[in-house]
Order: sequence, then C-alpha cells, then structure tokens
Amino acid sequence: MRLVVARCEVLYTGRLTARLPEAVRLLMFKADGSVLVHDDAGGYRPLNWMTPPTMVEDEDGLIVVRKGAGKSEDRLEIRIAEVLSDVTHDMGESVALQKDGVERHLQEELAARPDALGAKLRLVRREWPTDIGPVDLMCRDESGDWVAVEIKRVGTIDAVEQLSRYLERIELDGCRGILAAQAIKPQARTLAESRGIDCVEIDLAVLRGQREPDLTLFSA
Amino acid sequence: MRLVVARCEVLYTGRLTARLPEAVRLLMFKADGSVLVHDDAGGYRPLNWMTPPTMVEDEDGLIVVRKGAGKSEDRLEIRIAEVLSDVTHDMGESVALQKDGVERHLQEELAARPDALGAKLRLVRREWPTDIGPVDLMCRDESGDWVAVEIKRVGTIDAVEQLSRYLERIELDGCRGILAAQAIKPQARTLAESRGIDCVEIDLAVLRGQREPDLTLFSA
DNA sequence: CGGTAGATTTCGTGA
DNA sequence: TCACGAAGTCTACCG
Repeated sequence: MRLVVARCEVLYTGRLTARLPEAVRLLMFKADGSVLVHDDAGGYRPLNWMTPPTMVEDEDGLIVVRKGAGKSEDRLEIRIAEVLSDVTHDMGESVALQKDGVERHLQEELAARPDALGAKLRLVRREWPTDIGPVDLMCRDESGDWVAVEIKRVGTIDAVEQLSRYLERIELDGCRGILAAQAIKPQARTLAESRGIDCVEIDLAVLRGQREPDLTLFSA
Repeated sequence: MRLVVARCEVLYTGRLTARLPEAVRLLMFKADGSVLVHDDAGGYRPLNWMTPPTMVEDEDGLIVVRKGAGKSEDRLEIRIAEVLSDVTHDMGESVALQKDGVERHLQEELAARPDALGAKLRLVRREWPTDIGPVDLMCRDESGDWVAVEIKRVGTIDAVEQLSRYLERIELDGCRGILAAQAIKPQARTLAESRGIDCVEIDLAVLRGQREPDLTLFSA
C-alpha cells in the first residue's frame, strides 16, 4: 500500500463530474488497484475514489487513474502541488472479516425456530422461489394455511413493498405475510397492517437463548 | 490525521459483532473522530470503522473506540501486536467537493424544459406535495390532463413503486405518470408499462444543449 | 455480464 | 430526533 500525503487538486469524470479544490489530502493506492482520496474529516467515505480494476499512470506531478474504456470511461485526475509524505508498506496477506448478526444469521435462526414469529408455524422451505425473487421463509400455520416471511435487519416501507410483490405473485390461496425484523419503522408497520401483513420484532440474542425475554417486566 | 500501520486484531460490537483476525492493517484516525481500518485490498470500504462522534482511548497496545452509551454502545477494539509505522499529519483546512450531474441537476433542467419529456408539457410546480412525500414535477399536458413526473439517475423497480404510490395518493382525476431517468432498467420499464407509466430516458448533455441529438444517424 | 437485494450501508435534508 | 430518499452508492450472489 502506498500512502501519499500531498496538497493536490482532484478531478473526476465518469458517472458525474466532480472537482476537489486544492488542499492537503491523503492518497491511498492499494495493491489491488483501488485508489482513495481521503480528507482529515468526513467519516468513512473517501472524497474521491476508484474501485478496481484500474490503470494508474503517475508522472511529473500528475496521477491519472482510469477504469473502463470509450464512452463509459471513468477518470480520476490528481494534480499534485506539493508532496508532504510518500511511503509504501508491504502489508502481506489479508485475512477475511468474520461477521455475525447480519440478515442471513437472522434467517438461519428463524428457520430453526419459526415459532419465534408468534404463531405455531412449520417451515416448508427457505428461499422459496417466485418469478421475481425468493421469499425468505415459506411456512404453514396450525390451520395449514401458507405464510410468507420476509426477514430484514430493519423493517422499512421498502420491505413491506417487497413482501407485497411476493404475495401478489404467489400462487397459493390465502397466503398471508409476516415481516420479521430486529427493528420495524412505525410507517412500515402502518403500511403493513393496512395490507394485512403481520409485523414481528426479533431480538437475536433472545432467539438464540443467550438471554431470556425480560420476564421481570410482567412478574413483579 | 494519524496514520498507523500495524499488525493488529480488531473486534467490533454494535449493530453486529465482527472479528478481524490479526494481520497488517492501516489505521486511520481523522481529526473529527472518524476511525477507519483499511486493508491493502478490497476497494473503497474499510474493513472496520466508526463514524463521529467517537471517544478514542489509546494505551499500552490497546485502542478502544466508543460511540453512544448504554445498551446501544458501539465499540471498536484494536489490539496492537506490532507497530510498523505511526505518523501524524496536520492537513489544514478542508474544502468541499463540488459535484455536477446528480438528480437535482436533472430535475432543474427538466423543470426548465419539460417538453424534453416527449409531450408538450407545462410545468405546474416542482416538489408537488402529497401526504407521503413530494412528486418531483407536476405538469399538465396539451389536453390539460395532469402528469406526475418521477426523476431518477437510474430508473429501477423501486422508482416505479415510488411513483405508483404517489399516483395512488394524488387526488387528481386521470393523473398519469412519467418515469424520467438517464438509464432505465428493462424490468423497471416492463413494470412501468404494465401500470400505464411512461418511461423516458434523458441525456443530460443533450438536455443542456451542450451537444445536439445525434442527428447524423438519421440525416445521411 | 446484467439484475436483485443487502449493508455496521453512509449521508443529506426536511419535518 | 426521526424518517425518507439519494449515492459515482459498493458488494455479494445468482442467472
């Protein structure tokens, strides 16, 4: 990884046109061709960047990063006014990040314990296919009726729309829908209820039995 | 900005739990409290990060970054095994990025020339309010009929859904919809047409008159 | 390669 | 503070 701290101006042309006036920035050139221009503020997003695969030309105070070709070429032009630091580090092998708690895990837990959705449900299959995409969980309830379950980390209006599209397409009589999420937005809940879709908030820790539901609230 | 290249392990707990095994990483500490952990590959996104406001404790090979408090605390724990480099740069003032070509510009241009949408339209107002949000452009056509226009850079199924929601709510008889975008996805076009919504692809450069429509194709 | 859905999305804006 | 919509979204997955 090459790290350059320099006073520079950056021009981007591609999906849009952007100009970054001359100031001191951090330029990051990664081994895979990624180029990032960072400021000393502004959170996690670079001011400008280019994702691999790229071609980098660096000569005489002008660095040009290209991607694609012809009409759809992306181009990042870095005009260096003054270099304050320029170091390269060999960072060796990279090791993958291990995540836990994303939607797929939630789906796994709910697939194992669909009763956590509040009704006595029996899982028929995960990723039930429709012509516009898979339903996360397809179940049947006590009465044998079909229940389509959409799982999100955050339940938004979009999630309700997505589940609604599935329900329109599903060729099963009386199939109802459940939106399950760790948090459900009020307006999503309102829209869901107006469409007869049930909402269930899920606590992943409780689901896993790492922690009991807060029964003290009701035992007193 | 403080830049540290170090062999380290990173643990994140917050919205999810993540572990980054020990390897050489770039640690970036920005003046505004942002902390980013970058690898020598993997594009523009940090492996781990925390956005401001944060509190950073750094002592004896253990860096702890905190955000929020109580049950919703986010915590980033960086366990340093070996420091390869540790430098701090004063980067001075930051200057804002200037962008051009985003949706707002598209809306401005179309507001000025609604006839570019393919029918003789007259603009009634931008950001026409409904109870679920504003319609980008509200126009009337030659017959005096109402036309609601949704503008996107890329026209997706979501854009069609959004416009459909507006059309449902608009209390104007016979109001039809137009989806205008620089590019429209085939499946979005299909969904739009099945709902009687017109699709128009817009070339921003042509719209601005910087470049004429490619008439040579038809003049020969 | 295009399309869809997820993301610790982030980030801005308006109510 | 909340909620919504844009983003050069990026990224993984599936056809």
